[in-house]
Amino acid sequence: MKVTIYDVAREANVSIATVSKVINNTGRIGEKTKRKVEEVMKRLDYQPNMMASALMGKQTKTIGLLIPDLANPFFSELARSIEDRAHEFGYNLVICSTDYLPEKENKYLNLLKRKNVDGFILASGFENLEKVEEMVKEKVPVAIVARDFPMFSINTVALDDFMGGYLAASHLMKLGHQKIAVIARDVWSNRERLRGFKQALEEKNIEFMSNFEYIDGPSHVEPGKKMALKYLTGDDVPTAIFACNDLLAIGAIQAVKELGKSVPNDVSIMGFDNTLIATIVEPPLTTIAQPIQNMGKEVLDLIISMIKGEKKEVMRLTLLPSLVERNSTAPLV
Amino acid sequence: MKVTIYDVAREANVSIATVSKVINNTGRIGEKTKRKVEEVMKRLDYQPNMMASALMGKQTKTIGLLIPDLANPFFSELARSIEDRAHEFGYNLVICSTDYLPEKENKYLNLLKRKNVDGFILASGFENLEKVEEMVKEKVPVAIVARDFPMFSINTVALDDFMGGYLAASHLMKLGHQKIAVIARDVWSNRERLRGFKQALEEKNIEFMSNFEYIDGPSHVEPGKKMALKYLTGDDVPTAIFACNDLLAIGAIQAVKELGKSVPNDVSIMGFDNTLIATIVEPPLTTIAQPIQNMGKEVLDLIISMIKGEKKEVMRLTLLPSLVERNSTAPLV
DNA sequence: AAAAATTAAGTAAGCGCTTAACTAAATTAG
DNA sequence: CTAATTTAGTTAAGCGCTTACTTAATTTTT
Repeated sequence: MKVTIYDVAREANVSIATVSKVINNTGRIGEKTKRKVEEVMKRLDYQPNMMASALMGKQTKTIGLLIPDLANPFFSELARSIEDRAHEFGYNLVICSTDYLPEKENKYLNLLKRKNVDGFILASGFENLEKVEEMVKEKVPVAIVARDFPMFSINTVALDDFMGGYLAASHLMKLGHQKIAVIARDVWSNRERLRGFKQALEEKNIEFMSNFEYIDGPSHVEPGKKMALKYLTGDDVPTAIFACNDLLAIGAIQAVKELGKSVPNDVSIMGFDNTLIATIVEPPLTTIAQPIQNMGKEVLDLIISMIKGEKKEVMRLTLLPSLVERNSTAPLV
Repeated sequence: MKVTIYDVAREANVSIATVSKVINNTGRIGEKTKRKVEEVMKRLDYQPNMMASALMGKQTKTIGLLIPDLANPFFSELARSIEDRAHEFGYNLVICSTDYLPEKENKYLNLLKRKNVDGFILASGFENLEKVEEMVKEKVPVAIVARDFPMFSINTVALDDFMGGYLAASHLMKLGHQKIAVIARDVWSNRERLRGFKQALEEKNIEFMSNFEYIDGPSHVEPGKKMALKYLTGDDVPTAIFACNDLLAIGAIQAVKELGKSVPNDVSIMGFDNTLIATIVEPPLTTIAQPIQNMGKEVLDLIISMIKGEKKEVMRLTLLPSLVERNSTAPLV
């Protein structure tokens, strides 16, 4: 049978109020009764029901995490780092994969609100901000990670995606490449990376390839391969490809190989994220690294301080990407 | 402000009982009032508080999922497949990484019980079954996935790990290998795979390498590499290595490369799981595939039927692994 | 047309907890 | 030694819901 606060109170010959006080360490209780109650709690293996205390306005110690896809290594690594930090604070994560679908985003947001999660960490697309804005207005703790909403005042731990794209282009140009194709999905982060990429090109007066188009479908290996194949068999063949995430880059590598060419000798390939798979693929992928661990930690700390009501002013923490050179890029011969 | 059932009731000129009835579609309500209430709920954007109804014995529509490590591709892919199926039933997942640590396992179990999750899916080690047995006794819905407890009557969706190991050994032996090292971690699934592996060897009268030892630390690339290095530089050098998961296998591949040798020409490598990374590594990894999607779906369906109280008898569903031949294995020359 | 049966809605208790307000006992002050 | 203060613990209301029970209104039966 489930043991409640009443059972403990009866067994310890005190009122439930007293028990509640020793649980929460609030109010005044004598040393003796406190010890007595604690003994009984231990003996009965009493576990306070968090639903009940949540109903009374206490926290649920649960945070909702919305990401595009848990099976994507970047997001599973990010989720893990958030989880680890959350665990230190006694928090659990409800993780929801949205596939960048607005319906799923809103559905999950509603569902988690009903479940009284203490706060939300959003790493999904949210092209439609309506619901999120509303939540912010309602003072629901919401933090954004790995995404950025300029012009929207909301606590954010972002990556400088623009700089990431800029870095990628710069590296490739330094190697002598002039015809660089980009593989990207039409989501915020990728658009920013593309923007940074173009900026770098422009500064060197290099033309951006005119046959660019966004992939449709998920940022996975297959779509990356398909798009790379398209570029490589088109009439304006690139000498390098910048893919906006590692998965896409790996697809591109596969495409090059399938055409009987070599990476990086015939085509240089760059990725983005620096997930585990970047180190595994052959050749090891030159990529733009995101400080995943740090992002996870920072955003969790941020949401916790919001939940505690400490954080008054809104802040945007922008972390910087860095170039990780491996063997998938080489000077243009 | 938060809108409650009272607000709806007032606005619709009915009692909260009536509102509750239309929410849950229980009891008798006239068409007209029903429509009226629904209109008001929509208008006020009323979201029933699940804490409150959970307190009254209703479900929380939340399932606890305990896995060793969310950053491990096998488990993140499994988690995603469970999540997808859960979503169809309106359920959310609280995902906890245990790192195979009994303290974490028990801590999470307790925490999630306090949060009134409707059921548990366990994919962690649980070498210490005490807590789990207790929960089963208390009729808490618990299902096991990707793990097996023979001699323990509990609903399970398992993989035939023994067969997996057997398959791996058989394949390698068919290629002519006789000296096959095994890289494994001292956890249930790996022990079973090892057992199956040895069984296959025995049937062909081939001796198991005497210098075997379990890795310590996580089943990750580095430990795999380290152990492979140890085997390959020892005095009884294997011609093939069977690693009990893809990550370890990739470490082994890196070790071989580091020694200036070639996979599969000098050393054949096999993995286990058939995660995304098996397709990405060079050479593509011959591995034993787990039907991840299917496992996820099946275990979710299982726990749902337990939650609904439909499932009376305990069942163990054992899914079968299969060999996926790629290029990391070759005949012994 | 009155009694019986059916339908529609309301009343109120209670889920397990927190907390403000209160009482009683113990301590200190004057 | 009484009054003021502090300390320890209790009472009871209420968080937002569900549900068994009840009442009132309507329909059906004879």
